[in-house]
Amino acid sequence: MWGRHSIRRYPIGNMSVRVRFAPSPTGLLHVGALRTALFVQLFARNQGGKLFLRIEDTDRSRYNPASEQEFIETLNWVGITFDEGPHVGGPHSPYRQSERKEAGIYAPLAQQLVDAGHAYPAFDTADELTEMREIQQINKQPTGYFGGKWRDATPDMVEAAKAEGKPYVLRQRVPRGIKITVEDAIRGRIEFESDTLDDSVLIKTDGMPTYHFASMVDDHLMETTHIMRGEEWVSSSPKHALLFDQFGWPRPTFIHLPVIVGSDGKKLSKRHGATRVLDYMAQGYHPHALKNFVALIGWAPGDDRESMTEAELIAAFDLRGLQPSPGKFDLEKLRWLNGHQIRQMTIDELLENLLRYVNDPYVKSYWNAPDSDGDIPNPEVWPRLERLAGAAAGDIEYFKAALALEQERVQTLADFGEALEFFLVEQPAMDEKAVKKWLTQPHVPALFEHIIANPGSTTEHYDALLRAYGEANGFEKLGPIVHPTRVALTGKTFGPGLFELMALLGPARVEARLRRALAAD
RNA sequence: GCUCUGGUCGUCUAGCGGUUAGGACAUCGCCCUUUCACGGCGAAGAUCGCGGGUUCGAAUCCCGUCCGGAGUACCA
Repeated sequence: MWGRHSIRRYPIGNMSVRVRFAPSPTGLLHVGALRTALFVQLFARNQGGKLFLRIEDTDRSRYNPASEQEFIETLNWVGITFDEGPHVGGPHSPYRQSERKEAGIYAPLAQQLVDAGHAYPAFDTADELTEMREIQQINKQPTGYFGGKWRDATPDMVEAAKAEGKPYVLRQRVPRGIKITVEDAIRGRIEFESDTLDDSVLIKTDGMPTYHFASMVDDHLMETTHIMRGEEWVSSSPKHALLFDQFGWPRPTFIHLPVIVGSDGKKLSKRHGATRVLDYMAQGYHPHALKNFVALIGWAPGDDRESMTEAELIAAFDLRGLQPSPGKFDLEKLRWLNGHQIRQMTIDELLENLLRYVNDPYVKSYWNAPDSDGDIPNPEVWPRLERLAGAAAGDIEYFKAALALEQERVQTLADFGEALEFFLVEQPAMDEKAVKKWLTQPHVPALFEHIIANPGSTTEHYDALLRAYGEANGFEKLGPIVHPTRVALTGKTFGPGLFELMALLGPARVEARLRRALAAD
C-alpha cells in the first residue's frame, strides 16, 4: 500500500509558478546562497510567477538577529527583490517559521500525521541516542533512528511515559521495504530504499518543528511549485517527498543545485576572494557583473553568450540549462565581467556608481578592517577612495573627464582610487625605477623647458607640439619624448594617452610637475 | 562503514550515436599604438576519469572500476 504513494506523481499542471528562497538566519549571505537566490529569481521572473522569502529560524540556538537584515540588504544590492516575505508581507504571512510556530500552524498538522500513523512520539534521551549511535558505529551499521524502542511502542507504554512527564519528540514513520523515487529536475529520477532512511525528528521536545517538517509544510501551505535548494538536501529529499505523500499533498518539483567550490576544489573560503557577498560590493564589483558571473556557474543559456543583461538572463533561464556537477569560482572571470560592465556604462552612470560606492559605510569599514593577523590587508586603498569622494565634490567636469580616461583601464570600482590619483593629487608619488630610467636622460631638461614655454589646453596642441619637437631634434620615435613626460606628470609608466592627459591636466599642472621633475635632478 | 551524487581544455561550459569535440576567462603571439589598457586577429590547450561492451560508428547507450562531493543531529 505504501508503494502506491512512493511512485505516484502529481502533475503540476498549469498552476502558476511559486518559488521561494528560504535561508536559515544564522550568519552571512555567502555566494552559494546568492546563486540559489538568483536562480530562484530568474526562474520566477522567466515563468511570470511569484517569488517569496521565508526565514527558517527554527533553531533558536543558532539564531542570529543581524542575519535576516544581511540577507535582505545584500539581495537588495544585487537587485533580487521579493513579492512576498517577512519584510513586505503577503497572503501567507507570517513568513518566519518561529512566528508560524507561535501562530499554531504546525502542531495540528503534526497531530494529523500522528493520528494517521505516519508519525509517533519517541521519548529517548540525548544520552540514549548517543549510545545507540555508538553501538551502531561499532557494528559498522548505518547510524540513525530506525525504530528504537518507540516506533512500535504499545499505547500503554506511550501513555505511561507521557504520564511521567517525559519530554518527547515526534518522528516520521518511514515505511519499510519500499522504494521511494524522487524526481529531480536536474538529475532525473533518484531511487532510495526506504530501509536506508531513518525516522527523522519532525517536532522537537520544545515543540519547535525541524527543517524536515516546517519547510515541507510551509512549502505546501505557501503553494510552492518548485523547491530549489542546495544539493546537500538530496539525501533527505526522499523523506521530504514521503512527507508530502503521507499528508496526501501533491509533491512540488525538486531542484537540487550543485555547490560552488573554490579554485582548489574545496569549500569556498576567504582565499578565493570572499565568501560574504557584501565583500564583493566592498571590493568594487558591480552587482550585475556578480549576478552574471554567478548565473554562469552551473547554468548556461544553451548558446555562447557570456555577458548578458538582466532581461536576457531572465528570458534565457531554463531548468534544462542547469548543470549537475559542482562549479568552481573563478575570480579572473568575475574581474573580466566586471571590467566589461564598467566599460559599458556611460560616464554619468559610472560616476553615480562610483559615488555611491565610495560613500557606502560598509566599503569604508571593509577596507579598514584588520584581517586575522591584525593587519589592514591593503591600507592604501581606502585613503585613495576617500579622496575620490572629495574630488568629485569639487570640479565635477574635471573629475568626469578623468574618469572617462581611466574607464577602459580598470576592472573594479576600487581600482579607480589608484588610477585617478595623479589627476587629483598635486604631487603624485613617483615610481623610482621609472624616474631613474627616463628622467635622467640628457635631453629631458630641454624637452621640459620647451613644453613649459608652449602651454596649451587641447589634446591636439600637445600632440602637435611633442611630435614637432621630436622631429626637430632628430628623434625617430616618440618614446624618448613621451615616456619622460609621462613619468614627470603622473609618476607612472602607464596610463591614458599622454596628450589627452596633458590637455586635461592643463598648463598650470603640467608646468608645476615638469618643474618639480627638473628640480629633482 | 552505509546511502545518494558528480567526473568534456587550467577554469566556466556547448554537445543528446557520425563535429577537424565549439565558445568564453586565463596564457602566449601578432595588429592597433606614445605606455598600460580596450578592441581586432591568431596560437597553444580536452585521446571527453579509467576499463570493457553494444554499434559500421560512442563524449553521447550499457556494465564495471577509480577518484571527488554531500548526507548519515531534537542544524539547517
